[in-house]
Amino acid sequence: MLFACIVNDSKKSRRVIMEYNFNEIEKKWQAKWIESKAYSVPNQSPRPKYYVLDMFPYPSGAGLHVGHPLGYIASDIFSRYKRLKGFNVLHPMGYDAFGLPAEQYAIEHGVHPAISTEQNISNFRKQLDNIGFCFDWEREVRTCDPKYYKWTQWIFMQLFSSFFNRQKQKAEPISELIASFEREGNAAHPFPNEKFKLTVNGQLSTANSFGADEWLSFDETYQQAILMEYRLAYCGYGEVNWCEALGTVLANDEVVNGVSERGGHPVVKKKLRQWYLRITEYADRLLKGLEQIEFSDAMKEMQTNWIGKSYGAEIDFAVKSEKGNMPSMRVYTTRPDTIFGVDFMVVAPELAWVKEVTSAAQHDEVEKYLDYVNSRSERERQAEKKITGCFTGAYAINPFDGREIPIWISEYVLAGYGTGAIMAVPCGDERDFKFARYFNIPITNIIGSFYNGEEANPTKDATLENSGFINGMLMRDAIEVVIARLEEMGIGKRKVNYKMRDAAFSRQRYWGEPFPVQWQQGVAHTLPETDLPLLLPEVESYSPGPEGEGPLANIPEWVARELETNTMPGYAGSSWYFLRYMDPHNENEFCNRSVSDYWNQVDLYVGGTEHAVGHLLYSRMWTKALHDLGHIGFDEPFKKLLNQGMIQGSSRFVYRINGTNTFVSKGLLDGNDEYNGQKTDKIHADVNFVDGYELDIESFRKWRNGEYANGKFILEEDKYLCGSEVEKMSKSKFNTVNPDDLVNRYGADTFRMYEMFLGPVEVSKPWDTKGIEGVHRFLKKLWRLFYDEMKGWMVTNDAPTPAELKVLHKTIKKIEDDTERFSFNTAVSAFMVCVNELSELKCRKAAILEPLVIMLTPYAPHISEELYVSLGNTSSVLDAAFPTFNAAHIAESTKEYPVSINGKVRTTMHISVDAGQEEAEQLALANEVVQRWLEGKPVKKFIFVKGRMINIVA
RNA sequence: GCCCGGAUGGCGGAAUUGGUAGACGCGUCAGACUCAAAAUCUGGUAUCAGCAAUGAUGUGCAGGUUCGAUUCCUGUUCCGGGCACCA
Repeated sequence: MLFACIVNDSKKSRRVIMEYNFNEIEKKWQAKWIESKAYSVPNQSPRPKYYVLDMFPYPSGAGLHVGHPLGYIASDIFSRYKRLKGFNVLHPMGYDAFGLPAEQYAIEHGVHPAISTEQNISNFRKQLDNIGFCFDWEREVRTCDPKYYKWTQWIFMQLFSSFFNRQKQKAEPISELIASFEREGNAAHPFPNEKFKLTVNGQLSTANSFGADEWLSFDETYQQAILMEYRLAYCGYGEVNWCEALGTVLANDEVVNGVSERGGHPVVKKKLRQWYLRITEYADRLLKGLEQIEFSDAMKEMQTNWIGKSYGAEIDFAVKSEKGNMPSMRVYTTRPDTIFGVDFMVVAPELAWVKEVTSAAQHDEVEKYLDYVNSRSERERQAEKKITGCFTGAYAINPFDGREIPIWISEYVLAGYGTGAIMAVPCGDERDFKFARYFNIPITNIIGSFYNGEEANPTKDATLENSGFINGMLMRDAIEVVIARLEEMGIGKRKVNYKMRDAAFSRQRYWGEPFPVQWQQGVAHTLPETDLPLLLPEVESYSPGPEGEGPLANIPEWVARELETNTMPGYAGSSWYFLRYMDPHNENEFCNRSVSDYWNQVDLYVGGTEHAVGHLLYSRMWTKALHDLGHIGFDEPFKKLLNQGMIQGSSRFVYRINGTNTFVSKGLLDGNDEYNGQKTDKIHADVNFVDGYELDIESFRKWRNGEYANGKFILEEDKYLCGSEVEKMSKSKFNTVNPDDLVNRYGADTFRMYEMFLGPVEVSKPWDTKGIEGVHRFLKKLWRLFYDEMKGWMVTNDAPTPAELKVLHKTIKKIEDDTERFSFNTAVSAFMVCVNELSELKCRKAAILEPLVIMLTPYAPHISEELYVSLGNTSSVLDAAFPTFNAAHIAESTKEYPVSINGKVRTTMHISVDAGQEEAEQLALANEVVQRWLEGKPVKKFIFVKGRMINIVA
């Protein structure tokens, strides 16, 4: 084999090529890749499939900073690696393009969201292309594209037209439910919401079951209202998180600490007509599914906590009120074993029956308390957790010992969870304990010495005392006994509860998918499929419509057609996009079944942890529903999830003396950032003109239209040194580093490898540009290994020596292992070691270099292509096979000896020795130590490394 | 408050199953090349003592298990993340 000489005649370009001209190389190969459609992926292949997916970005106006590509680079490396391993790899990219920022921008600047989104996307694309990703761009999806959201609307219609069959634990067409109602009423399928009561003759009844005859007697409108109670996507009135500033409702996961996740605006509870997804029906399957998928433990725990499954019982207590006969009150508890320790009851203030049981004497106080609760915002409730409450004057009766238990109301009990009422056991529950202490309610001790009178003890291991028929029993055993007795008495039953609520699915905004829903006399009907997509209409203004409705309510034609004026939330499009990538141009189906059967689950999903309880739960639910309805063949979307850490910004500060234009170097300030007793302002300086900590004063003067042009600088050692802090990377903090600049300066390959070299992908860390030189030097060194400045390309066809083979095969093994376990930083190190060793050996043999170049391809694809061609290959390195390592070259011979320690034989010792030249030495050493053991001579210390003994100390 | 995760040189980090702690890179020091600088190359670089060979100490802190612990166990401090009245 010979190497192709691409050295040009002109001296200039000869120099350029000699010096690893990454700019030229990268442009050249990127153009070739496009021309040859190198990354186009077929939907059929004799090769096994592998699906690598990135969480697609929201195309914001700010563009990419160095934090964004971290996950993309990791997934790109893994995709290329899998390709080289012989897989047909699907690695697509697209845009999550519906959302609030584009709409806010439209409100402020009057630019149509479609236009600003389009601009942002083309900017993103340019930035992504610079880095040399192997995305199959023919499969690009955009959630705001009508060709895409046609199918988001279609899936919505599937959810609308199905219900969750609890007996079979799966979604089924609503027609099955109707057939069942016509046959036997709702006996087999009770209302998902247990609190739902039928309305008979215009009166709310106490019944929540109906027979076939009744069903048939209901008019169409009422039948539809009942069906709505079952649909997987349904419309109803409910308390929602309303954000006035954003003019829309938010899902629970979009509210953080009582304010909106986006923008931090206040959020209040409001009763509104809303669309929901009945995700609660999937709670159990979402929980069970976690067992078969590879998410990090932290991620699984977050989802588990969010679902919040708990096992317990509902117990009915008779109520004694001065008003006479009262229906019993129902509480939910996970600890029925503590029933003899109940000293008071607490009811959520919102419950209507509170007023009914309140005694005359307590009436005013209760009213006062209810007013107080109403005046407290969600945020206040969360911020200051005061102990508050009020006695109602009524009592509940303990069914086992007849004790009268005072009924209180307090805001610490939530109306929305369980029955909205609890039995309080102060000796066992911290909140109940504090409440009892605060209001001087006597505390019954049922756990003997486990309770110290100072704090509650939630143990299950105590032996019960003062507990009637369960006296002397272990608490954890008593749980079942009590439930059995309650069921026997017909006043209680086993009950599982979930913290998770149904997901709010509508937004009063413009820039989202319109619902394919038309209202007729208050009944929602989906549009015929042939009318899809229901296009988002043009509007004149993006401001909200009347009565908390969205901008679509301002369009007369829209309203006249009685079309739904809400739009879908951001997570609608992202809940299924991984399916569309498989079959992105299909105009007849959301995704052809045989295609989705081929690609199946996403094998590796890469993205941040911030979507733990939002996107990742929703897309899991959609997948399960689509699977139940027979549209796809798997019910978990993502087999393995890799969470990349955040890259933080390392901000730089300059210090200006108050009221002056004088800047003082950081080292001259005291601990309070004061200079000779004068206070200073701490001002962000753009990190791009700070070298380490040293400010480039000239650039700083020119910054911000010369705002600081006349600044004076008090220097230390002729330098102005900045202060620093790690903060979130953001434009406003002037700590963003643009990948484009780095790619221009060092090349995409250096940039890619450096991002990986920073540390484990999963870990968050501040960005530091300094180290990039080291990786760049490595690539230059690699280049020089092939290219001698004086003699040109220097690759021979000589046979490699054992030492060279050992370097190669050691590296293959290491890179393969590291890549498989996503340890990209150590893999990059291994490349560096390999090239150092080969340089030392002056190894320029094609037999060694060629596999090295192929191995390098996932990490640095451009230089790999260039070198591969220079090695005389006509095909692309992208089509090569990842080298396999030859164990023989790095194998060791092993001998087995019995080893005794302290006089007794403890184990057999595998003593391995290098196949290399030190063999005799190693063996001698091994023999010596074993001999000593056998002779009983003391050896102070012997040292093994991976089963190989390397030293003894006599 | 509860639940996870982490703590290793001046810095980022490595040590995959309990086996020479500090790979690799940055920074830094010295040297080579150069009139000089840059670039490049070579060597040193955990700490303390010593000219050196070498010795002692060393993975947040205190203990434990083990022939041997960054790794396992118990306690503790600090940092990061998640959840937060879910009965």
